[in-house]
Amino acid sequence: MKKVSINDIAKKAGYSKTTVSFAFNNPERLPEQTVKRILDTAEELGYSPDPIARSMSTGHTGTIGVLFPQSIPDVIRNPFIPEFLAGVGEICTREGFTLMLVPPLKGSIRRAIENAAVDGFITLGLEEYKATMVVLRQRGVPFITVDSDPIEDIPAVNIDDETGAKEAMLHVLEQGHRDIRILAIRSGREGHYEEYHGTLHYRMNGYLAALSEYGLELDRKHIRLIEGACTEYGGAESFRVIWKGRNRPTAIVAMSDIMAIGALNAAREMHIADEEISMVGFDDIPMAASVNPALTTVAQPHCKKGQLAAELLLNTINGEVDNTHYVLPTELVLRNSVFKVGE
Amino acid sequence: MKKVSINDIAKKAGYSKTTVSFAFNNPERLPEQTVKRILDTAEELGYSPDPIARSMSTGHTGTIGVLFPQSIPDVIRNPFIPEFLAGVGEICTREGFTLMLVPPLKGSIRRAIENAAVDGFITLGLEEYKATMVVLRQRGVPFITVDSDPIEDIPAVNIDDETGAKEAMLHVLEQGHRDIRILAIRSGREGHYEEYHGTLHYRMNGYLAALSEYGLELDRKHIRLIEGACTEYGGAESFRVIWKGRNRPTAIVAMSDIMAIGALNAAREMHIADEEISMVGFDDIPMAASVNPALTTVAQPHCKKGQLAAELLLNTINGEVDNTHYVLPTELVLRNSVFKVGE
DNA sequence: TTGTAAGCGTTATCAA
DNA sequence: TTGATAACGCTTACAA
Repeated sequence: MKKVSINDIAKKAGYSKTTVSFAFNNPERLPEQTVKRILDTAEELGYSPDPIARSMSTGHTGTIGVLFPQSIPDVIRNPFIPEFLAGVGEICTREGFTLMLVPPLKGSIRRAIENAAVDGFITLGLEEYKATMVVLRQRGVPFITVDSDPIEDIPAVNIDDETGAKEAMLHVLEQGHRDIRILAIRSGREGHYEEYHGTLHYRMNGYLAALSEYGLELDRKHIRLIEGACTEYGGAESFRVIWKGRNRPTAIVAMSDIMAIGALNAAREMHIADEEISMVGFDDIPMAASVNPALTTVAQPHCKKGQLAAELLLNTINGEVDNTHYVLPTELVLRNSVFKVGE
Repeated sequence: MKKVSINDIAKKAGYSKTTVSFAFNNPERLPEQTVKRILDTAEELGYSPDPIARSMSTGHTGTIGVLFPQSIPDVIRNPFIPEFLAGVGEICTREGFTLMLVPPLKGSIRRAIENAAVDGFITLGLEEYKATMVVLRQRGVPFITVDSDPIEDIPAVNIDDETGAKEAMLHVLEQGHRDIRILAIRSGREGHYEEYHGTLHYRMNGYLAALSEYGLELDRKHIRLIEGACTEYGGAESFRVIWKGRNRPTAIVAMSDIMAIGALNAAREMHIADEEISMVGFDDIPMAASVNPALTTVAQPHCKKGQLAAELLLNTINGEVDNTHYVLPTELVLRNSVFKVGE
């Protein structure tokens, strides 16, 4: 059974394509009679308009794309991504847009961008961002960036990673800790933090700023940096490495909750008492509140970030020009995973 | 700056549209010279092919849609949805498809279906499924159902809700509990469980089957049904209602982990000792393992469900005909939230 | 009130 | 090796 098109209806109902199109899109300018007859035959023939043809004609799709830096499974398993997407989705739903998840296509982010039939993109924590920007510009649809180094003439949404990180570290220092490990998200830089980009860069800066207020710095002995995969397993593994080394720390400051929780689990498995190792995370994922001890961490407004990103993009799509770079605040959430030294 | 099209390139490079198209899609059948010249001018002009026009011509989009029963925020905040989408996304990534999230458009699921430029749909836990099926059929693209009452000639993926629920209830009964509340997901049926559909229906059946093995049934006194919203808050609220009633139960069997956790939190707030109220959930969301006491629950293979769904849909899109109704197994996961009566 | 026809940017068929 | 041209299904000036 071939697809029935607007032509078939026109023929069967005895009108032209134009009239049929009107019956669907501007019924008010047609006599009721006509509309009814057309809608009836459409119903009868089982007609469903073709969204692609419509887009072809109107020049827009009613869809926005979220550009993922990695495969969908890798990204969506980050516990804060759903909350971010909820924010984006809220605005989309409100404005009648649908959402497309756009991971690299056969390994190529360029191909992904070129293939996605969307009215605009939200990019999420891009890595190879310079090359990607070129492709995006070329693609010719509006886009905005989230969680990457902002670009002059492109709207951007970021959080105040630096302040958040600084507060986290300060809190640990205030509790008297002086043997500290910074648990960083593995980058391509293998610990060369001077070369960190975007989020990693800002968080690292925050940690260092706090240390410096106490006259401290990375010293390969008491204060050290260690990188791990941004997963529960990565956190656990890193913890084992840390604990095996000489000069055990009394506190760990992690760049992500999921790593912090992994580390804490590893510690529990090794029968290390809660008080022996203080921990502070980053992100405030839902699980952070429910683990035991509940994780002290830096909260960021994931949902609001998504909302703002979507609103900015839709505005841009609607032709408004506002290249503001927004920076949303973070907040230190005190729970039970940081202990005073010597208690 | 107007969008540059294949025509502009053809003109500038001194070839026809056809040749330009070949240079991109079948470069091997053109002399290197030609290809290079065309690709160069394309680069120079900043050309990016239009995916919509391509779809218009080829008749496919390289995108599949996941049809959500409610708004994106409502659905994606269910902690097992990301895992399901990860499964779907894995197959999509592997096969070079992208994923579109399709919530009701301005409240209308019909509009959503008609507007989505996709090659096929995965429907997720549909409610108004009969009406929706009509629209989907009319839309003319393949689709498969997940978590709804399966339809004869449509591929379907479900889990063995009934067995899972039965095992959950049996476990509670084995531990000696005889005062039990079934915490159900709020339906439109207001407790008339005979009218439950799909997932609710099967889970309820499982619970009742287990009870019946012990010669028990809903009796408005010792064994009762209560409905609540499928959220943490809904679980907490329901618990308060339960606890206020006469004949407090010793165990609660919940249709969802998130409700179970909400209930447990409420209990803790009311200073009720862990042993006073046993709890078993359903779904095995990530949080279930990390709450305290860790939640005994029924695990289902969310990720595999997504994979299977995506594979089935892609097969169908590729013209294979296989209307199998798959039923994936569930598994009772024993943790620490169920206590023996009298201990 | 309704119809004609152009146009959207590709791909694909067929011919040169 | 390349080029005309039709086709995809719809929207929208413009015309009648």
